[in-house]
Amino acid sequence: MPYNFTPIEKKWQRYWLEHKSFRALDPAEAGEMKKAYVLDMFPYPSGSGLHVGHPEGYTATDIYSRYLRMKGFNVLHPMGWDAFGLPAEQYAIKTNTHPRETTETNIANFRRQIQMLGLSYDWDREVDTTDPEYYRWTQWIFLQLYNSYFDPTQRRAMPIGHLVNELQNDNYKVGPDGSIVLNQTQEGLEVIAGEVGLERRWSELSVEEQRGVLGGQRLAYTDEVAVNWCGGLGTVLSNEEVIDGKSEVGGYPVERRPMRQWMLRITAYADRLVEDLDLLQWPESLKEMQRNWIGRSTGAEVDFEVETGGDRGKGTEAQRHRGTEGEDRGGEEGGGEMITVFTTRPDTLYGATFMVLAPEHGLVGTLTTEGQRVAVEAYRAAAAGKSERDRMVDAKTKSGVFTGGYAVNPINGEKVPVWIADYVLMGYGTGAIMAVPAHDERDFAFAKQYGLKIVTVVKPADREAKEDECFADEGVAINSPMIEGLATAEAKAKVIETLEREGTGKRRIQYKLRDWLFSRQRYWGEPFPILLDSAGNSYAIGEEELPLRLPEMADFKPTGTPEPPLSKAEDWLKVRRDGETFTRETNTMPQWAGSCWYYLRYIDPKNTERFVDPEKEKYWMGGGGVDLYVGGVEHAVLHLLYARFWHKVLFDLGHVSSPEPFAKLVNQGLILGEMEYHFFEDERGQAVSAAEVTDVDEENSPEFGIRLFATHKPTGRKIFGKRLEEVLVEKTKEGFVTRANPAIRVDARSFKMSKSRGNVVNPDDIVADYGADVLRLYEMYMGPLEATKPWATRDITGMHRFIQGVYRNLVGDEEENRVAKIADVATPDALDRQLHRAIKKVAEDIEGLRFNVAIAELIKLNNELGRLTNDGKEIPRDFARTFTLLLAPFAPHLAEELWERLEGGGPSLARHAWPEFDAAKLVDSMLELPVQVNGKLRGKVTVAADAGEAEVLLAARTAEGVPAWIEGKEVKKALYVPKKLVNFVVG
RNA sequence: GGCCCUUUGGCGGAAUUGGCAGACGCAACGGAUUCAAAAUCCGUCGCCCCUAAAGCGUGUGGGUUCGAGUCCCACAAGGGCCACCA
Repeated sequence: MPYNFTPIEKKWQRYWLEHKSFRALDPAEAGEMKKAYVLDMFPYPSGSGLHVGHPEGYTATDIYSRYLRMKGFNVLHPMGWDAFGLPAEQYAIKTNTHPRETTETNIANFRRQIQMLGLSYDWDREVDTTDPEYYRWTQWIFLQLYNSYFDPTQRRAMPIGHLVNELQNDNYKVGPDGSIVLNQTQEGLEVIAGEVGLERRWSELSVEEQRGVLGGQRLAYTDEVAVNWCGGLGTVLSNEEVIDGKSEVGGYPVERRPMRQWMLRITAYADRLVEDLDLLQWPESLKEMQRNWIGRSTGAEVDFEVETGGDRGKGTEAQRHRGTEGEDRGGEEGGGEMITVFTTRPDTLYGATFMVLAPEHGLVGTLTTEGQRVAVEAYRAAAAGKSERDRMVDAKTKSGVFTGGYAVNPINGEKVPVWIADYVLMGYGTGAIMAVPAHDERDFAFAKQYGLKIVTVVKPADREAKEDECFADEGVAINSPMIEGLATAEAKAKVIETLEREGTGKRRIQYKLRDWLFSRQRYWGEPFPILLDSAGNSYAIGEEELPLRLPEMADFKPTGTPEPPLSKAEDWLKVRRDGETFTRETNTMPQWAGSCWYYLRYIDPKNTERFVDPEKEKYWMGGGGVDLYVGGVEHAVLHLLYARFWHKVLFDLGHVSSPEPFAKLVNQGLILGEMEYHFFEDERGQAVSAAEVTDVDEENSPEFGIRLFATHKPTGRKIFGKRLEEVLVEKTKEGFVTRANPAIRVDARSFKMSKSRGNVVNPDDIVADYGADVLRLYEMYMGPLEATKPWATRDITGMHRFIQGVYRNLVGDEEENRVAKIADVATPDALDRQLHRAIKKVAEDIEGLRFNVAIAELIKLNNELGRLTNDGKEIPRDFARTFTLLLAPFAPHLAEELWERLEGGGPSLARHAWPEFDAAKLVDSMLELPVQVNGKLRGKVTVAADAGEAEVLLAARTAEGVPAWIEGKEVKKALYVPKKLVNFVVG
């Protein structure tokens, strides 16, 4: 091996750190330099260290950053640690060490591993979410949310103080349930929340009530919500952390129970979060995932009047109304109760033959008749005891109970039975539906189960409706007097219009997105900067009191009850203020909190006055936010949605300058484990020799007989800690077989890397064997950045040979006592043209993040160098210099070493200008064009690049191989695509 | 079940965006060097075929076009996300 990479890589890593080679300049120092903010998703520093998936994204952004620096950009490329979180706490509990200790150890290991890869981070900007100087500002941002409300008329966050002023000025009043409603004397304003009726003035409220009202309007508020309580972890989890009724971490069962929790009002931003996706250069698939997650659907709210047995005037008008409609009925006395439903298909209203309420729905008690009470109560009790998982166990089986009550369909005055069933969710829409069995699969299944009436009111546009089918698509309305024959879209519009006119319904937009459950019953998280009085009202602590530090506790284990561990920190817990005793909020924030804004702290990480300096923020977030953000798809919805939400709140409050945080985002693809080969003994019962098989996988015994398992061994190196015999696999007509024994069939597949499968590759091992440059090149050469691709240790050889070859060609081979001959000679013309094309192509490929093709181009150049070396020729110095600069972003250690030798010392090439290509050298004077006959390649013709069409066609007719195909035939058409090809169409 | 994506040699993947399919790397095969090996170098390498010509060839079937890996329609296989969201 001519190139001894380990000491040289270490040398340059030390050099870069000492010289702060990658320091980003603050706007004041940057002058006219253009800025570029290139960001990685910062890692959770787990105990198992870096995974080969990390270097993939990190190398991509590193190449991009290094390239931009050479292009003269002021590049911000930082790294930090998302270090709060459950695994650290779990580990701490298990080993009885403080999570701070394990976190510090893990961070040190991650930092070592990342620095070993030669990544060009500005280490002066490192952030750690568990550092009080960091989470001080996480708490500060929480206070911004806490002290704001969402104003739907302006569609933005406003300081809560503004709302207090409005209320004191009687611009709004407060409804009986604490919601804020428009003061009816003011026209043109909309309701903020809730219903009209029995409003009171702000001044009529007690202080307690005033606090309650404000609490209900804040962007951060508390609520009694049915949460996912996980006894195994001793905490509640967000819906996203529950998978199939079990905790994502640990797989413990999860049950629903009501608890007081902190919520963030992300639903208020649903529309903006959908709309502003259009501003972003993100993968379309990812935008689609966010849209689906937010789940915006348009439809209508429809009021069904309840019939409680006695005839109370069928078809009477709505007694209550909502919104700005029907102001003349505002004072009327309430008579019958209303069941309000949400539907996306108001055009099917004539087909609503029954109604279904969620078991938890508030009107169930009112509706239930004496005869049904026992059955209804039993069903409700059973539903309440069921976990979310049990409810979903079999979505096809529907269960439910008739309440005995009826309601009136407002469009035709028909009386329909009201049922309760757990397929209707309290948390979506109004918790009640109008069931249209003919046009909804679930309602259809339910109607079949309980023998309920089915009325078809939509038929397919291109055929007649069939008996007993459920047709859920759009079509044409039938059996619907008011909208007969209308297409679904028009029918919807007409029904909504009618409902609105009659005050029995209105247009409504509904979202799947729920408010964000923001509290956790854990120790290792940010404490809330909140005090609670004896009545449970919350108060923000002053900004000057931040950070509110986590108390030092010897015992931070879960209490085993929903009460969080912090409730055991007695000295910390109680606070006396103004003669009153307050209790600190003992919940902590979820792990998402720190990662929601870390990209802003990198901009100004040491600032003790503000979370980020406004001037610096404006500079680095200019142009729509972070210029390039690279990370895995696993964060497609949660992290990216939460961060966008916080950013928008900060934007509304004037703390940041761009409406979106990440202008351009790319997902790196998953790296799968090494290809596994599964060997099958065939029907003839031939034995599989021990040389080919190392391990018998008895669990998977397929129809062929014994299934055997082995791993392809590339070159005798150890894989997965085992030494494996070589198995050569060939493709035959029968499929894949082993070469040694063709009777053995082979199935090749690769799987996700996992500890349990034992196929995890540790970057430390690869760096030790081949060096960081080779690992970087290999990961980039595997395939397109976004693609999922299998790891193949065997293939690393190619990059190893490339790096070694470059060194041999430009420095020499000490072992063979051979020194490369670099001389001030002119580069041969053909090679020079190739070089200039490469300068252009490599630059374009880096900008397009097509690193695999850029590397192929570099390999080609090196192959040319190898040819010169092998022929004993001199290497032109200019070529060597340019080549080294092109190589620098990809293999920075080797490039620095080469540069130092070529230049005889001098500064690092990290900020040396990227080479310019000479446009004149990109075009050839002569072109070799393909000549096709009827679209098939038949020959080639060489012409001058500026030759005219007639000249080219004439030459093409006589080009070798062509005449045989056109002689004696009529040339119907002769096509010349300039500088591309010639095509003759013959009859 | 819904939405989205992918499919090119033995393998990873290229293809200037509708214009010479298979760049570059790995593996394999033949040779040189070597006492031998490693390393290195030269050559072959989609299928069919003794070879050549011809033919066939980008998951399958159809279409648009002078020309399709690329665009359109249908289907199949694999993967991802969501999943009783009215």
